[in-house]
Amino acid sequence: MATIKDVANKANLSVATVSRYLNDHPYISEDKKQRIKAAMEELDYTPSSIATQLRSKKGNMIGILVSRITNPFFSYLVDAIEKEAKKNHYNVLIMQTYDNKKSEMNMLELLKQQVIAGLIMCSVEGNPETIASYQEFGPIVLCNEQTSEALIPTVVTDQKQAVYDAMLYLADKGYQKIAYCTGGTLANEGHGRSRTEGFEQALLEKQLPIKRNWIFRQVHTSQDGAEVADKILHLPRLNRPDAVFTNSDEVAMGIMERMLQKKYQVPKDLAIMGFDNQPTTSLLTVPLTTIAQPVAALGSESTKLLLAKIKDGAYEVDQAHLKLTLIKRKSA
Amino acid sequence: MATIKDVANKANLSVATVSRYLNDHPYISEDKKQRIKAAMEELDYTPSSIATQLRSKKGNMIGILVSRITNPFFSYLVDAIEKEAKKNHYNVLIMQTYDNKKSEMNMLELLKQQVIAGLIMCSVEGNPETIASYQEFGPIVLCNEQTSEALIPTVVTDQKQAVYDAMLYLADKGYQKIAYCTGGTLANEGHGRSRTEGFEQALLEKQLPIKRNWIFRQVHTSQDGAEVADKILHLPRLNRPDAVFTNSDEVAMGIMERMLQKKYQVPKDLAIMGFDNQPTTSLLTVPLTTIAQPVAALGSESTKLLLAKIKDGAYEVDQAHLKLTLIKRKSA
DNA sequence: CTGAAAGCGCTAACAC
DNA sequence: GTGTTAGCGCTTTCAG
Repeated sequence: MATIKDVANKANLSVATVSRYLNDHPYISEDKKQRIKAAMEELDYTPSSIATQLRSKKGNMIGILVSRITNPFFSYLVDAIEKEAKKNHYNVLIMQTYDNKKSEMNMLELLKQQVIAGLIMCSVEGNPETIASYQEFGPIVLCNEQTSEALIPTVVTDQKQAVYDAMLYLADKGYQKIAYCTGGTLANEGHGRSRTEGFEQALLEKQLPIKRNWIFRQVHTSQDGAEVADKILHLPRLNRPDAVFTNSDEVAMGIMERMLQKKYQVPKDLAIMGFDNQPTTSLLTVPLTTIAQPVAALGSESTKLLLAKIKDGAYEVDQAHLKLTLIKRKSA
Repeated sequence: MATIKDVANKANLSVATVSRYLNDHPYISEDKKQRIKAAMEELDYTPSSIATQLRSKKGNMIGILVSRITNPFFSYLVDAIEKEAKKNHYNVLIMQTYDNKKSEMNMLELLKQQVIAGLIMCSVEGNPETIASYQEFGPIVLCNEQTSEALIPTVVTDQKQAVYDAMLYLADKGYQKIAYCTGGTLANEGHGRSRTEGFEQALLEKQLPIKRNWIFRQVHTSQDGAEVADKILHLPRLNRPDAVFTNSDEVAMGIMERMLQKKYQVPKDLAIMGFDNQPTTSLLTVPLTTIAQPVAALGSESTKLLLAKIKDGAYEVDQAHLKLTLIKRKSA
């Protein structure tokens, strides 16, 4: 591998001049520029970004933390972040936490070591104070996540409002007995909580019942969804919900699949609403009514915010593009 | 940020000793080990992997090149690679090519710069010779891709055999008029070509017709699939295929959706076979018969091979785990 | 405009 | 066992 020194020798100049050329320094005479350029090409020279990083403390890599990349929500997020990063000549280092604090700490250490110049956390496991303390080593942005206090810059959507609107949509369609699925325990924090607030507020305002056995907690997979369907079908006919809001398309698909399999009709016997607008939801026999998250905008805004902070600049997040949208299809 | 020098000072030792401690060098007296450890903790010291990399030429990051991470096949691949890498204390740098040669070259440059210690290419755009030439700077492994000549180590499955077996399965079920969808042009290279070979060989052996208007080229999306369905339905009834093999689940779903929508039955009116076994294919009204690729094994074997090469070791790829599987469901 | 020289934080001979 | 020292490839004063 050719080094800057080789280039300098070949061009009969000092390394300093070559370095200046590399960094677009003003005031280099045109002929020397040409000599340097020629030498570089002849030697097939590529500057070592490792050396540059050690010396100048300026890297061009950012970290992305997700819980699992195979979840389409995250892969679309990563897609958006990678695109925006690339546009600004940054590379991305990805780490999956699998809900494990240890990986998160590893990533934070990479920030401390200056391997990454900044970090976008699309998933947070650890203690907010601890995480916030790492900001000393480089900027951190929370993407679609929130800590109780404003310790870390955040890019989020208004999930409460979205669910509130979705409930009003169901109510306006005449549904009166609305069941609710959550991934959490109902009482917990995070977007689970904001969604629940939207649900509760809407039902209260519309004076619709919130019944204990229409609430399903800790449901995550399509398998869980199938079980929810079973539970609903085991309820006495008059006591059954006529619609169900789910916290994810996977769960919604699980419920729908089981209903259809048992020869019930959707939405006639049970309206189903998903969350996420995953790629295949429009391809189902009964296309799924769901809530689309502005994934691309979440990714690009987070990245823009982070890059601004890396350059000590400011960036005003564009909330207008961060709206959730109700996707009305056939299932509800 | 504390440096190795600070630690050495605090522990009243030389940087060399501290460095030895860091690298698990033998022969350091126990008491000094303790002193170093204490000093490190007190200073909250973390070694700079940038400096280590510059000096020792040994990094712990590998690159992954994919065309688009939002394609589930790739996100599952990345998942497997990331897991295996993490197990060996390697981090992953991801880049999407979006079928663009430029990004591929950028990644190759990162290898040249020693930013990454090795590269797994799950997608190749450029000229094989050019790519192969970069092996001078670090190992490269092709994952689920192949170049005409054996220029680069490769981890692949036998797609020809899989499609051959799938066609036999269809034939045994009594299907005689089999249509075929490919993403390419039929004549092109890559796995498209191997699959086509399997298709052709099976039909020849079974003496089944291969008809020009039952072959569909350049189909990629579910939208393309819907169009294929339309084309099939426009054929005179007697001239219609009774089964269709597709190159991807997306296409298969598009075909199925359109058939169902037009009140045709699957598989009665048209049997449909997908490729990839994507997450939601089992949740469709007519669950999709498809071919599952051993994604996790492809990812982990590629990674093991790459890491072995990084350490100048050898690794025998475990072909037994690289089998494609026919997933028999309802659609064919 | 250009060059000499001092490091960035760490490793690896080489001495003792 | 441990310390001294010379760099890895680059940027950046400080002098010309």
